[in-house]
Amino acid sequence: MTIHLADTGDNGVLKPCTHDYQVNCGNCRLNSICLPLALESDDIKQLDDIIQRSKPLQKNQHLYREGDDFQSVFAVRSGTLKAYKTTDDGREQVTGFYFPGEILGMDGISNNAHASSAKALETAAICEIPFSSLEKLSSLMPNLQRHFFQLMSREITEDQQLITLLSKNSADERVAALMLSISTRNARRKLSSTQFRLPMSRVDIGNYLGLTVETVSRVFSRMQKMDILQVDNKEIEILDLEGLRTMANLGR
Amino acid sequence: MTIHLADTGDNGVLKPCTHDYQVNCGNCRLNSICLPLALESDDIKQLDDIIQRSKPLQKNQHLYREGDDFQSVFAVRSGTLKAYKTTDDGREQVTGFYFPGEILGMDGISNNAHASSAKALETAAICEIPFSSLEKLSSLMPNLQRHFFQLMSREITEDQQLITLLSKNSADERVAALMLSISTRNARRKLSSTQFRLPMSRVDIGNYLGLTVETVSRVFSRMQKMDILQVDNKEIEILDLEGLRTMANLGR
DNA sequence: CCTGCACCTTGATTCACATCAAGGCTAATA
DNA sequence: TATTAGCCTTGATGTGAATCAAGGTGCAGG
Repeated sequence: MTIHLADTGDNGVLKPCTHDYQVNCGNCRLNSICLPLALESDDIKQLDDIIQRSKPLQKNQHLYREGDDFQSVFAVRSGTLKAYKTTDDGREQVTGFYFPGEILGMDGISNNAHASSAKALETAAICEIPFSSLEKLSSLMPNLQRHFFQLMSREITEDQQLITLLSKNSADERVAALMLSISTRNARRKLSSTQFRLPMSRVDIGNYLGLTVETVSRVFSRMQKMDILQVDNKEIEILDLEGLRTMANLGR
Repeated sequence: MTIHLADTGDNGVLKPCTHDYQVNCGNCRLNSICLPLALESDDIKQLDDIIQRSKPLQKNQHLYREGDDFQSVFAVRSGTLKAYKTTDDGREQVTGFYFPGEILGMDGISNNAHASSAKALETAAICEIPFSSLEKLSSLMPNLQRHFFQLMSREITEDQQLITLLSKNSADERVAALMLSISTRNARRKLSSTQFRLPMSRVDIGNYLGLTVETVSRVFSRMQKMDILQVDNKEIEILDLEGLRTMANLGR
């Protein structure tokens, strides 16, 4: 069996790899929250056949870049990625963080080119789903079509949440809302909802929330002082979930 | 032939109407930019069969409200709508304006409930597209499936544009960007790209761009003084398109 | 025609966050 | 162990837009 060398360059190309890491959708522990959700096991097999798995992405490697030809959407199997756009004056707008079980790349469908870049915040394993195959399969499997429509719709509603957050909420509220979001997504994956390590830097958080690093840092300090959060660099412990919710001021 | 009375209440329900206003997708002048785009005339007929047209919406009437059961997506045939969410503390976040030929309601797919409300900014004619029929048709017509995926993807990229705008751009840049967006969308519909009447109030513009009314008003005054725009209440004339682009500072 | 109300404009003041500046911590590398 | 670079924190100052306040304009209804 041929073992390919790791993809050392950062050219956004995932080399196919004969070594399959013993993973398939049927046995993946994320299948209940990922694309296979709502599929029968026969259908999962078919989906599995079109999915390509490859060498893990190393920290800071790109999965794709803004403007790249759109061929596939991607599911995160492990690790975390950030999606971002670069403004013409060189600044960066982070549009999302993607945790295991989440799908990214759907913004490339409309123009057959990726509308944003995606890079790994830590070593990450990725499932690549060629879009043309997914389209064909969706025509045959109403549940899959439905689920993919729902995934795209979810991306829309999440973006709208972020729009509201950026437009209406204070720095405190924004950071609190992000912490709650990460907490909830951890719970979905059966991880602790109160203790976790942030995979992203303060700069990334700021770029996502429309704040400067300094402001993000000050908010964390404030939350620490109020005994809402225990912050040790990237290690976060939520001490007062109710207080955090109040601070986020999002209702719900 | 039965003529139904106008829907006087504002309960978000469109009453079907036997009077069909002589419109179908085949003869609609928007069909090249709307959902039928990329369909053969046979296929357009089938699409047309599932589309329901009804009494026009009057100004301020709702097409749907946040939390309503999701049944359909909607195409605007004439008039303008705004989509918005109400935050728990009662403020309003406008998430989009929809002009003729544009599709709205797709944010309701993910949860089978509308994630935002939509109301008419002026009298508006609407085509209702029941989603379950659209799903079935999409399975049969790959072009339609593809096009609908693209529409949803476009919604995502547009939301991401707005996110970037809110997070990185000044009040001047935001207002300039909106004027350019309206100008471009007018051009798509073969209307003047330099002279138009804004269908939305200053308050709506502010709620969309994350600014207060006062700030929006001041920006318009400033643009007028700089001879970039001629502003007479809601009547806008773009005097210096290049200047407006520079002010928007979006590259492209 | 006048009245009232919704919408828009302009000015004065305030404030939340950006910017500028400096120093500390951590981890990789010599 | 010392050195450096990246990341984070904290403080002092500045500023763009929010807020507060007042008045103007245009249209709908009596």
